[in-house]
Amino acid sequence: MADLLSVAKLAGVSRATAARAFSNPELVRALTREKVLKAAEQLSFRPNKVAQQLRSQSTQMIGVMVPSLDNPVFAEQLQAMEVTARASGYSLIVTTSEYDASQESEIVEEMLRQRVDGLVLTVADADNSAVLNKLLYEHPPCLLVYNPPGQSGFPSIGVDNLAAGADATHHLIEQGHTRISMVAGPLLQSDRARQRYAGYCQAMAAHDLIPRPLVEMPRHTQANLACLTPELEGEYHPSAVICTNDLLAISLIGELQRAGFAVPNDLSVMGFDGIALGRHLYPSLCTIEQPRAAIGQAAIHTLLSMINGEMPNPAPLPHVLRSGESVGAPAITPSLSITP
Amino acid sequence: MADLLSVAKLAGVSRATAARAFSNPELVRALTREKVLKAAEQLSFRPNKVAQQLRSQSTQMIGVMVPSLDNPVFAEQLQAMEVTARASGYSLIVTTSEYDASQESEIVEEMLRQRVDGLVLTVADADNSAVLNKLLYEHPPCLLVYNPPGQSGFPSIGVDNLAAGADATHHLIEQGHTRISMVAGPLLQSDRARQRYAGYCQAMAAHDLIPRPLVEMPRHTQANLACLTPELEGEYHPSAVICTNDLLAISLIGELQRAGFAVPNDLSVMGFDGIALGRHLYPSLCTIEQPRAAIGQAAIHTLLSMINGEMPNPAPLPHVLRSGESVGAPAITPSLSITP
DNA sequence: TTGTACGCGTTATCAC
DNA sequence: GTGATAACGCGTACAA
Repeated sequence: MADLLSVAKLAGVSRATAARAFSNPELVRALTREKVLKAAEQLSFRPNKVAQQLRSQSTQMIGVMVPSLDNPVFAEQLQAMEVTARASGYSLIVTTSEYDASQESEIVEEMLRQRVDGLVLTVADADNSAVLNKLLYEHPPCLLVYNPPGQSGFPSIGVDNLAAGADATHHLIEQGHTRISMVAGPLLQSDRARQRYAGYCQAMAAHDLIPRPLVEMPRHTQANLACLTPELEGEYHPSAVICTNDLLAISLIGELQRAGFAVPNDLSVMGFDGIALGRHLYPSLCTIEQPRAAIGQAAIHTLLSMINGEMPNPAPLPHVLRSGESVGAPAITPSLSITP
Repeated sequence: MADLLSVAKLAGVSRATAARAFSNPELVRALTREKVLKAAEQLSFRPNKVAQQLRSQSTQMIGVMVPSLDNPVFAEQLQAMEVTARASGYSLIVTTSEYDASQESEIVEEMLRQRVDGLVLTVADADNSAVLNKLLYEHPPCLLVYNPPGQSGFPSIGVDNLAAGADATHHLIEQGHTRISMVAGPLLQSDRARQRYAGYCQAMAAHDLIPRPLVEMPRHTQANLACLTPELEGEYHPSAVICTNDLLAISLIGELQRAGFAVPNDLSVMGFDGIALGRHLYPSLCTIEQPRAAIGQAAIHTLLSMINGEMPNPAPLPHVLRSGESVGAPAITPSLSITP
């Protein structure tokens, strides 16, 4: 591929002049500039970013690591980040960690070797993360997304998961539910799920209701009805459940319906995240909507400010309760009908 | 960040020796190597990929462009590509085009400036694409995904959309359907949808059934029932519809149910793509499953072979019909009940 | 086995 | 306005 020197030769100028014709066009005489540009065109010259990066010590690249792209939450957030970053002249190197700590480390190491200008990470557990501990010793601009801003020492973009979990619970209580359970994927892997559960417990307690132990599913994004059956058929038999993410909720609704349960009549189901699809299902999914596009945008803007040497302390972004047909009033039970 | 020279100084060797300790460890005496590695450790030296790239004229980076990450099809494929690429030592620069031709051009240009070793693209319309035409004049390794291998001049990874469209139609015909319509997003934007429609037409004709004009929805991934109502209430009133992608099908099912239609009793609905979620809905989605993971893997492997100078001509990957509860036998109509 | 020296393509600092 | 030249960090042919 043609380089600047060949362009300069063809244009009959020095390499410095050719370079200036691109980077500081006003410093070069119009006629000369024309010659250079024409020569570049003829040779189909394309500036070499790698050389620019080496020279300028800045890659204009951002390293992104998400747990998985199979979950629309991350995919939709990534979409927003990509658009925002490109609008600011940055490119994204994208990786997936599968919530695996050793992969997290390798990925970040590789990105640092690539000399990304900054990192946007979603780690499994921010308060207990080998990668983050390592990163604390270096000082690359680094930002967390979705991970609650705990002791990690890094700024974080996302909603207030505790408040959101509480809001979801309040919503169900307002609808008249008193027996509410919570369903999650493999617990230990996600700090968000823990916070949402804490919010649930808090809201239950605030209404003098006793929170139930978390019901854990073996997979993050696929419900297993058998895990919930003991709870449903037990003495507690909840009238509503909250899932820690939408995919879990949607697949749970499917499993319930297939097993002959009516949603929401037999059981109300809430999701969490607010993926786009939820609106279009029947019943539509009642959920806590995270502003994914705003999160993606804020992540890039915040990171860019960090790259510029600032030390932002971003506030949590507002979540919104999206009502939906998957939640209704609880069926009248004998005990309730006795006490009007 | 420490560079090789400072490592070499600390180790008391020349820069060349330090470099060799990393790139060709066997060329350096064990003791010397130890010294270098220890010095590198002390200085927390991290090899500079940018310099390596400039020097080696190879970035080990692949440029990926997909229309959107809001559609799980692309997100799930990207997930597979990322894992496969990283396993081969490659990184992914990921971009989204929104099916916008001018963005497609800018994105590819930027990636070429970045000197990616190859490109994996999914364009709006491969047979009529400004980007692809431009790329024909250059010779970067470039591979299409999902786009049918037409006159574009580039190898393509994906299923045989025509055969798949026909298979979907056959499946419905086997179930006893004779009045089948097809629903798509904005037609002109997607060459895949056109091929699938062609397959539908072919299969209909093969059974002496008259194909219907395509029903177009205003959005790719969100059904608008109003667009289908004329068809449903018209003289043809299909007993089954095929959607050109799963999100369209899923949201259509939701809209139908909300409007009081039973699926599949009043109308059978087939999807296309086979996103993971479809299995877990109720009714589960009957669909043509594209092997997304295999497509992602094959894309990377094929591109790497192209980077190595080969000129592969990848065969279409096999699609699979995934049966599901969203398709059933057609309701008995008067005309049918008369002719046993 | 190790050191010297050059080049990858660019930008920036000097002179002219 | 323009041209020569030195970095940026690394790999490697060649010499020692």
